[in-house]
Amino acid sequence: MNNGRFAIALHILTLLDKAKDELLSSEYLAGSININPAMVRKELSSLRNHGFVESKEGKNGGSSLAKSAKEISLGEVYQSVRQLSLLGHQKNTPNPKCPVGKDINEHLNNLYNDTELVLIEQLSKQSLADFSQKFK
Amino acid sequence: MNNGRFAIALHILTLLDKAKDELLSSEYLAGSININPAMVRKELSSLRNHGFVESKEGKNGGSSLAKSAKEISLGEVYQSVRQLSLLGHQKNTPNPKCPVGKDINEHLNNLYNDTELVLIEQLSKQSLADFSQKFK
DNA sequence: TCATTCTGTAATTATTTTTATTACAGTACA
DNA sequence: TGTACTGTAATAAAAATAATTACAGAATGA
Repeated sequence: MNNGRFAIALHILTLLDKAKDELLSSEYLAGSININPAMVRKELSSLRNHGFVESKEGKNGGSSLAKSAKEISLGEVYQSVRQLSLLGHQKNTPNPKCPVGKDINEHLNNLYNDTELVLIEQLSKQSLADFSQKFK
Repeated sequence: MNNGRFAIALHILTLLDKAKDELLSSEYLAGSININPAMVRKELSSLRNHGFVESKEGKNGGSSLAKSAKEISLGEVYQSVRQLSLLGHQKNTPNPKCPVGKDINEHLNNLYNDTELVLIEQLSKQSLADFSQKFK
């Protein structure tokens, strides 16, 4: 996983699942995660775009799951937060005159893609419901 | 993969494999990768500690593989560069008063560990020899 | 209707992590 | 003993992440 966003996203989703259909405010979510409400809203925006969450604006507003926790796999959550590819990625510009340097990015990309597929497959074995259920 | 070090490590190892038993200098390696020789030496130091590489100091010195490329799996290379765990990791300090916040780090760690095991398994299907052989 | 309590988003700043650079002592060779 | 390397540490620069601030807009209900 690239980044801390996965943890935040999963934390949010778990809280929403636990809250059933009650709407939770970004302030409340931020309090459990211990980060800034604006960060929560940013992540919620992404989760909304991916169809996991829906939010209601205005007074008494907040967010809730847009579908059953059983229908959200951790692989999908991973994919919603992933940027670039798994391994950090090609900011390298190897020497094109070197037979290895010339082609290494292509081969690395293939390797990363194959590996990431397996990772997603593994994460997808678990649904949000499975994860959430671990919390009493 | 956490970071760009994997790409650098694999690039170095591939070059060393291609060079057979010839010693390659950090300057030469840096030229193919297009990074600073000091960075190469730092990575070589780690690769040496993991038993993949051996280096000779002094004039006409340089590095070579310490064992056959067939005996080095990409999973091992990954493990040599990995720091912390796969997913970025627990700098979060969630609210201990929240039932979710209280336990989420533990559950995330379990998830990350399981996932990383599968990732390493996948990478280990390929040896350095397999990877190196892709380059003409 | 309008004060209140939310969200949505952008802009900015701060912090952390990563990468690059510089420097130089130590080693081996010829 | 000069030259060409490695090893390593210290420092600086750059990039990526995360935090903060700010404020317009939406929904509620007194």
